[in-house]
Amino acid sequence: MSEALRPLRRNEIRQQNEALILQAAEKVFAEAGFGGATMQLIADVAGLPKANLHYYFATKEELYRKVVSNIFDIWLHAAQSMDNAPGPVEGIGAYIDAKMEISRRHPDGSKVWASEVMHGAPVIQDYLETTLRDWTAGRTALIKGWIDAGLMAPVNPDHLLYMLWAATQHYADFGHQIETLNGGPLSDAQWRAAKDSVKTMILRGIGAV
Amino acid sequence: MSEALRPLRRNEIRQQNEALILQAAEKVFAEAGFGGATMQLIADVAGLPKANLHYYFATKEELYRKVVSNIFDIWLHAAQSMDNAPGPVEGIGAYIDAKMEISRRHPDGSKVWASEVMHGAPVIQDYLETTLRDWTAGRTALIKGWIDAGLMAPVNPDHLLYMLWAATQHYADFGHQIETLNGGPLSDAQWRAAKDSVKTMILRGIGAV
DNA sequence: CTTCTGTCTGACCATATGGTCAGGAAAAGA
DNA sequence: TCTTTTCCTGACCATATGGTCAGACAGAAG
Repeated sequence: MSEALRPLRRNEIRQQNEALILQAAEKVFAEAGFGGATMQLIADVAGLPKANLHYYFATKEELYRKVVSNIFDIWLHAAQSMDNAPGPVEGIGAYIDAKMEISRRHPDGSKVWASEVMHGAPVIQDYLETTLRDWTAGRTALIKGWIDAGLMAPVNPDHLLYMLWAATQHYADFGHQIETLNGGPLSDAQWRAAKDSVKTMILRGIGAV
Repeated sequence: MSEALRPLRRNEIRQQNEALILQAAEKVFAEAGFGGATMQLIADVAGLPKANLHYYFATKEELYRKVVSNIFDIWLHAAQSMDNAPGPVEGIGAYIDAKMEISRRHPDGSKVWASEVMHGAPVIQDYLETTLRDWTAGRTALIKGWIDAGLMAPVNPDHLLYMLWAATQHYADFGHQIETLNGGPLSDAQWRAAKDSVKTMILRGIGAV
């Protein structure tokens, strides 16, 4: 008890409150969109006074920017699973696994990302034009190499990437629709089945050996 | 000239203005989300005074409801292309064609739909539980029939439907991201390539003969 | 022409929202 | 202990938003 009430160090306080706010913000932004989200609601979810939010994040847009940025980092990190793979079965298989896991563990983040892109990416346009573009170029080259090596069918690499993103993120972005049709949240077994289905269909779809 | 200025009949006026408002609303809702859209902006896009919007649609939510409902109708109509097909190659091929065409012609509608579902479907939950659920049940039965007839591999029908929705709607919902990576809007040829890629990968992915 | 009904809109209102700020509390440093 | 720095927050403000309404306007009906 006395331990729990121990006064926090300065940097602990800052770190803890920022994390609390970012977590609440991700949830609220995912549920209501940028325009529909209110600082008051984020404050309520975080359990802090609204003015305290503005102490850590000057504006709503700055807070939103940080939320989107965090998601982008997770997203890019998972993308590395595709590298250093001997072929498409391992590389794309691992990528699908990683992306499906993100859809399951960070559905709110995926929704915020989707919302941002759908609304014309007003905040992260520069990321799209630099980091994402570069990453995409590298991956299409990788896929082309696999095709030339006869490890998979000659599919268009760009459209393959789009399909990977679409199929995996769908389980987060449209999770509510899926849960409604399923009559409830997906069980562990159902998540495995989802992952297997996506992997099987896509790997067979690209003729990976 | 005199023809253009001919006074409009009552029902013509109503029909024309409602269409004008719905068109503007779809665009604004797609770009800003429900919360971010303002009646004033919709009015400006429609070229009408704000008060006139409230004459035809009592509340913002009623207008939004009508927009989403319209999209749902288009969506369901295209779904019929799957029926009366001798097998998955024709049925699913036609369905992909139809959905890709909707993504190209009605990207705003698709975005509004996606936004609505992502935010927990507050307006169309009943549609999900009735119409969509029934339609899905019918289509999974159809797919199972094709599997039993040996026309395609034994994939999970639900996850196949999710993949179809995800892959096709991605070109509308994430159109901005695709255009950024592509360095501009997709050309006619690129749209054909997209359609072909999706169709080829999925049909091969489900082992359709 | 007169009446009636549907169309239109500028002006207005209550409320909610993002953001500010002065001043208090508390930890860190000297 | 005293000073400084950081943290915290109730109260406040300017603005924007959804929605209302009285009254003008114009086809339709007789």
